Amino acid sequence: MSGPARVTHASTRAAVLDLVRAAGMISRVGLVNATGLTGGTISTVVRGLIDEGLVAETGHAESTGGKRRVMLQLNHFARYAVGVHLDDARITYVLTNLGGAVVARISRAGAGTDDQAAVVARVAREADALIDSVGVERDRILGLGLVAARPAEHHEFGRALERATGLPVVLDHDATAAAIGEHWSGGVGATSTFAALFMGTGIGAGVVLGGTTYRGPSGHTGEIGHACLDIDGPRCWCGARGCLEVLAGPAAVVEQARADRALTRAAGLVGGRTRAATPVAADFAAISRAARQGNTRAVALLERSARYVAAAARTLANLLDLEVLVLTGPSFAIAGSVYLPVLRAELDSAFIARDAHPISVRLSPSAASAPAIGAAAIVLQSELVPRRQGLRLPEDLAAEEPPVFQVLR
Amino acid sequence: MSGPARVTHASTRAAVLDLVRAAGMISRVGLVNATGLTGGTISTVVRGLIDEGLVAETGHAESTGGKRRVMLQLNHFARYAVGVHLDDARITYVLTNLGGAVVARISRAGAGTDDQAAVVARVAREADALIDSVGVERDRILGLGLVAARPAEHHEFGRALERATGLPVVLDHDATAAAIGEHWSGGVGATSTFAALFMGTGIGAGVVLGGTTYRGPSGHTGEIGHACLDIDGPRCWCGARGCLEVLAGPAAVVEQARADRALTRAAGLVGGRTRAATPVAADFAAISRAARQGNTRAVALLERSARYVAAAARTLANLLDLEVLVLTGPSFAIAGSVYLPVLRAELDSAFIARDAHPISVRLSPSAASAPAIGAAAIVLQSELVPRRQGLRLPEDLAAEEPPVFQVLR
DNA sequence: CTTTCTTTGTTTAGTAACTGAAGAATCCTC
DNA sequence: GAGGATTCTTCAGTTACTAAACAAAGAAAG
Repeated sequence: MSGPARVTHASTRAAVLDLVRAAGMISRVGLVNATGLTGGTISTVVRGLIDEGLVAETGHAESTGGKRRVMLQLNHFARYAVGVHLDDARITYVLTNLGGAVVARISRAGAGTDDQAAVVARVAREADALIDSVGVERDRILGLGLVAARPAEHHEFGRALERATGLPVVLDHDATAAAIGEHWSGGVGATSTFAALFMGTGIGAGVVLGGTTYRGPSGHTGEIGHACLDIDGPRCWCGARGCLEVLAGPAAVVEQARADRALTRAAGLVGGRTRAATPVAADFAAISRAARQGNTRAVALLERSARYVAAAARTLANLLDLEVLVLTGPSFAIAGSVYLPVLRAELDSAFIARDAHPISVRLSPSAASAPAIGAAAIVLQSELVPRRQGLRLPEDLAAEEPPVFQVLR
Repeated sequence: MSGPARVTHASTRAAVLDLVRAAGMISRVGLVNATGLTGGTISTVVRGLIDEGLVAETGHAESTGGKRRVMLQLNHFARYAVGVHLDDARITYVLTNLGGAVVARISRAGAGTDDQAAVVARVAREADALIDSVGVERDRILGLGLVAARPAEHHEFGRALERATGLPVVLDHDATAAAIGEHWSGGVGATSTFAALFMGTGIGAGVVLGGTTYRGPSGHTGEIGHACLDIDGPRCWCGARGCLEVLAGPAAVVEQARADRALTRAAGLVGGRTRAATPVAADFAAISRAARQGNTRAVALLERSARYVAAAARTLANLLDLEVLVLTGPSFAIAGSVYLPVLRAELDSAFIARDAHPISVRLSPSAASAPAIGAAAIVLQSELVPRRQGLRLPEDLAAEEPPVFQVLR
């Protein structure tokens, strides 16, 4: 029963494919070393992947004294995935290849209509347009990932979209998607523990622990927007006091800015006066612009927000022993340069595990479209890595069991 | 390649054994339902466990219309484990059976000597005394678990103890151990997501996600003592401001109490005047005693602390989507009745996922010895559940790979 | 009491996914 | 071009499962 070590990954094929993706280029021997499997196994698995067209032999390494290693690479254009990010303000679409690289991207203003059928039709139409724009055959598209702040509310939407597009649809949280996107596109290591701090209109965090995304029992993981930073602070809609979101979220920053006459005029804030669909996002962008142009009041406002975000980030890092923290999402895409140094300073000076390992804080290179890219990455994962079917939850085993019993004679 | 669903647990044998333990009593059919394995597999696995003496048939269930189910139970007294908790103030020893139930327990004042060899000899002697007190055969003891606040510092100590006792020794963090102890002794479900909030002299948290303990890349998980609750608060030794520990930890409570003349006299605080080995623990106990006896100043002090702890607990619960929060450790053993209602109120009113699932907050029934019990539970786990050997970390695969290559012709 | 049905548990043959070891292919060095 | 080094493939054997037939034990109906 104690046979040789088995790979505990979902499946060997998926593990190998994932290693090829993560490494960029690797030989069979490299895979043997990385997986602990034998050469024979790698040989057959790789042949299967090559037969499917997912992997290709792309060259030779230099000899290390014997036969040269044949290098393998992901066949990036063998499959594609669509990622859609439904935000209050915007709908972002990306088409990525197997490697998670963006092949096409469009972004449209958020849905004005509340009519779900109309929105489904629109999203399906725009996704089709995206696919057609690069002329990819339909059967090479693995599916469509749809992410939003509250994915649970979009279950029916997803089903309708599945029918409308003919593609399998997977739903997820936007912050989680952003984290997966960062993970997939290779900025962080394959087995690393990190969080993607996501700032859109609200603040959330996607969490990846040891290479595995953690979603929690009800998918409500990473609600860092409701981390407490002042037990006597202002009340939040969640019922508590002093939540990060209320103290320092984009909405709070915009509110504070609007209270400042001079800043309102200088930055040209629109909210409150016009009836724009998303005053907060627009005004936050305006404040960031003003800050970049040297408006000291705007800078002070953002730096105050950054101090709170940094404190919450430190709390998160200390709780989860993080190795990497990536700032991503629309608001960091705009104002990340203000936030980044403040967070770095906080974590460099006060991360509890800093003697054991450093924590790297960085800005996502594609913060604005990270959730959409992540949505596509989730499709790649869910289609290529067969979902791991663990033990069924024994919820209440006692209930399944007849309770009366007698002792055996 | 896409064969039927495999159990992703470390091993099937361990999964089945764990289910038998968690369920208390279960039939083979119950195991089939819980694991998703077929009857045939369960049949052979269970036979193996019975042959090893780990599991026994203990009776029959009532018929559900056919043959009655034969009920299985863990053979609790087949194996034992020793758990040792090294605290600043005390050393606690427990001997538990397979089910994690405490068979014997002793507690001694903390080590006065700094001479490591002497402490090793003493711990080995006291552990031996514990084992002898119940007359368990040596070969039925799986090992010794040693837990402390900073386990990394005890590596050599552990090795020496291994030689001195002849038992395999495993080291771990005390808060993590407390969480595993709660998990193993069955208070929380087998696949639940929970944290054990541990308060000794400091404050920490052990984290179990979906039934798996999470330790983090460097074992520094759950440092909730350094959660920020006031960005302009007092400075902490960790480099930050407004850490929970500084604002509301036992040391902070004691310090505040000592500043209060009346309370110092009423509670009979010893610290500062005598040269007791652990003034904080003793004085915290004295304050708790005063609070129980109705001293309003003591109550106010503890309730103020509880408000901070509650805010940090809410942050933790929101970040990890917790289902259960257990209060444990020496300080909660003494003052848990003051803290519990405050934490309950906070999480009932302001836990973000409360509409999706409730969060249960409770006091550990054995808060004082929870770390030691957990230490023993870690031994049970590590010996019975073969450590899962996952993919080797590809650290830097590129380094293993010769970098030069040519495109295949 | 006998027959029939239901449910539980065991046995057996077959299969997927590995390992280990032998062998083939390729490259370097002398 | 012989010999060693290294990479990759092939193949028989092992393990941990499944599926399906079977056996055993009780319930319900006559």
